[in-house]
Amino acid sequence: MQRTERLFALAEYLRGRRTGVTAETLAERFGVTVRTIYRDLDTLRAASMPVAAERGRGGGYALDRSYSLPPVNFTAREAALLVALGRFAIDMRLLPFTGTLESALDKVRAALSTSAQRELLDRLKELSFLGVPSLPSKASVRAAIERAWFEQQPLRITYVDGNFLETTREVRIVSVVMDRHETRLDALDVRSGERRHYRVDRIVQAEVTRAFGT
Amino acid sequence: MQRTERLFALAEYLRGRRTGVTAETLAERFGVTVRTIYRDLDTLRAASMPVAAERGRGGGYALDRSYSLPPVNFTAREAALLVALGRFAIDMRLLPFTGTLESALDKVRAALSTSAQRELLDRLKELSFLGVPSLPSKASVRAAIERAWFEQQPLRITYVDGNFLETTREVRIVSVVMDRHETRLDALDVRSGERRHYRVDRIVQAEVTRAFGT
DNA sequence: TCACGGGTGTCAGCGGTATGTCAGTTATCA
DNA sequence: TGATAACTGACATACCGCTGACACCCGTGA
Repeated sequence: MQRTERLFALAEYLRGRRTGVTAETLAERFGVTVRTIYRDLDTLRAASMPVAAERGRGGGYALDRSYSLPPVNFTAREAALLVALGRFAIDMRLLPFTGTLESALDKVRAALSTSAQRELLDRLKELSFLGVPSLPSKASVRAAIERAWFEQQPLRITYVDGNFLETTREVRIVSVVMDRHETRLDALDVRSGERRHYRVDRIVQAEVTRAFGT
Repeated sequence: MQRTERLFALAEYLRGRRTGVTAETLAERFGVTVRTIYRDLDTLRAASMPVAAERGRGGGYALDRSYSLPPVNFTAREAALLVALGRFAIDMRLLPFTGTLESALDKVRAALSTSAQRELLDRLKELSFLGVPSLPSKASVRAAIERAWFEQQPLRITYVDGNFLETTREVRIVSVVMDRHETRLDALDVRSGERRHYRVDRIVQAEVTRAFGT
């Protein structure tokens, strides 16, 4: 497909540049009109590619440097399989990090948009996963854990133990353990140094301390 | 016969190409009109050959396997999560389609490893999944199932039932059911029309019949 | 000889996708 | 303020898969 090729080349081209490029330049470079370039850039943005635009004199397009993973191009099957697996993981609460996973799946799904591939997404419904879902936990708690884990920041949690005693403590996550029925934090208590497991479903509140990046 | 000869040549031609071909091009290539090409492609599809079509400008025909999508641009976190999830699915034998999944993960991992956030790959080891793996099955069987499922082709399986009786039959896969400990094929026996489940770990041999696509 | 059916060509039309054209609007900077 | 450049919407056009209808050719068998 001619267009897909150009999209990929466009992504590569933007990625390889440090300075901004005008749509005019891109149009000449790829042999299409400016309007098409705008549409292409819209498509890339729809696929969550971080293209930034500067208006006015000296402006142009550039990729946001902080998200500089090279683009991945899947085959339709690979993409479809990832969507199926991800959906399963979310349904079964396999991963506590549903937010990030969901956004990743959205991107993959967006790439699978043309007519021939919609049928493939339908066929995925024939892939059934069975199994016992893990215990539910609060979305806000999961989001905080996700951030703390990725950014390696301490976390303040309010925890209810087996005797229904509610305590608040600050911990550092050592690892996240996903078992069949529950997800646990293997964590170090900042104050006492004690290391133990905390069941995520028993954490009633969590917030990242030292909130740097929003 | 002239027609069947062309049919096989057509299949061969499509297989050898990576980019799409328009019916117009195929018509010139084989010295027939476009209408005949459409009829031929219908015939190939009826024989379960995975020919995919893209409409509109820049469209054309291609085989399913060589289908490429618009680029997907993950953040490092998303990529890391997908890799972790995929590795888990493979380890736990969650999906029988390890071939396709593995190649998808390779692409994600490759994108991640060229980025500044490569260390995320190491940190993934702190994400532990626990659980009882499902019963093992032969890689060759899984590969055949994967192909049969994606291409919707019949499958000839040699199956060992609960009484250690070995039978060979041809089935059409209706759906694939992934349960906790086992993966089953929900399939229709081509000859008898009987519908039942087959445990993948009990299939000792499997091959795709009507092998157009290899 | 004639009827029949499979394979093919011709044509018209439908629907979907990508691109171009054009006329604007908005934001930024010298 | 004027130049620059990102954006938007509307419309036209070319491209392309897909379907149905009909006519034609040709081999086969009654």
